[in-house]
Amino acid sequence: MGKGEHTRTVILEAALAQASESGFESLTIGSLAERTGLSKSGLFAHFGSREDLQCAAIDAAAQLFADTVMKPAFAAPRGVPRLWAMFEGWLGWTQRGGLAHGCPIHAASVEYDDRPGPMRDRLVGHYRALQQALDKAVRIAIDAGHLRADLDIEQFAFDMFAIVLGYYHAARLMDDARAGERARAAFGRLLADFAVPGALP
Amino acid sequence: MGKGEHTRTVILEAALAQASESGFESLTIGSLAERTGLSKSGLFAHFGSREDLQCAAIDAAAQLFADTVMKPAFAAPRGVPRLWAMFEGWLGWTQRGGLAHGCPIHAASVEYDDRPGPMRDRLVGHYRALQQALDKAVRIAIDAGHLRADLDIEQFAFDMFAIVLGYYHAARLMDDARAGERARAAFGRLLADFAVPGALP
DNA sequence: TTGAAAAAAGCACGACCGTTCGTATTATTG
DNA sequence: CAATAATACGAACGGTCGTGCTTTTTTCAA
Repeated sequence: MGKGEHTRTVILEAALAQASESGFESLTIGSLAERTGLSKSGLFAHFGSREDLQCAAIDAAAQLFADTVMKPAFAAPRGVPRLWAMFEGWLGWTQRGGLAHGCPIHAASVEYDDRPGPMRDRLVGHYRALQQALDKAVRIAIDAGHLRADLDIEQFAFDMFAIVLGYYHAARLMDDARAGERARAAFGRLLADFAVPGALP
Repeated sequence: MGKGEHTRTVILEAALAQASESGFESLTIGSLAERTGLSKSGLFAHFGSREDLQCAAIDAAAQLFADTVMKPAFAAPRGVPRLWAMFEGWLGWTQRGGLAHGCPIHAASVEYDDRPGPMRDRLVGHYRALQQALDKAVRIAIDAGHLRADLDIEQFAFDMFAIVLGYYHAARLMDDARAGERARAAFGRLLADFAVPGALP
């Protein structure tokens, strides 16, 4: 890895840490330069513009999520255990991924949900990819006989995703120590409602 | 209403419109001055600081939510119908409240979930008030015999809130036309799981 | 070791930020 | 109408923003 490439990685790591704290709109050239010890112009030279930096940062966040949550989950046994692995990995994945604060992708999804542009487009793309991976895991759980064949996969994904969002809200803004417990109960109810009776212990 | 009070209301209306679009961190003195036709200094004089303006705006948002969603819902028949009224009123309440875009309170809850200060404190307070109103409505539904007496009220509130968050995500970022349908299905499943059999048609 | 290429720094720019101050305009009251 | 208070304005302040340019330093290969 050349020096420039290494520096770029360092910058993106700092950008992820900051986005985890305060979102992507807080990613300014000046603050990032200070964080990394670079000069403004030196840092700026690695990206054509601030927007390019933000885009690179959100791509890095999506990659980190995939590596931290999805990849390990697909190593779990197929079916419902894998869905649980995904869910558990999802809750508080930022800690495991080395980010001290919130989920930067979630922050971005609120910041850009009404602001057309490359950031929004990228974000939607990453979510669609996540959706597909989730769909796949659910389909496998159906094929494995764990979940009912008449399950509406999109509805299941909606419900599961909603629980994670509820967890973020409760755990972070409301400082609810029982957020994880609540989220697991909700996901358990979701699975129970669509489980094939007797298929799992 | 004196002139100053009227102007202050106009400013806060503009602030809410802007926060609905781009969050509370986008509330700058300059942009708001342009939006209202006031000068920067003229606008600034109505609030001691930008932070005070933001706080006043989020209080106004909470008030608008209460007037638009909670108050009408408490006019609905007690029990599950009232819970449905709350839920329906909640989805897309910003339109009914005169805000063209997203829920400003939701935007704020992501912007300030990791930033201590008066904004976060106020936000948490408003959510606690909402939580209490919701708890009350659920308790009434239990007393009315619509929902099971062993229902965990906090868990119910978590689940219901999560569904709304899932709706926001699907409807706004993902432009999912079926978001409302999905949310209603999820809430219907929540109610069905805790309904007293035969208590409702 | 030297020389080309890459990387980082230095500096300057116009724009906008929140805020302050003094002044002018407008409302309200006696 | 006059006096006074409320309201709004214009200009300016020190800072930070993103972004160009030029120069210096570092890296890496011949």
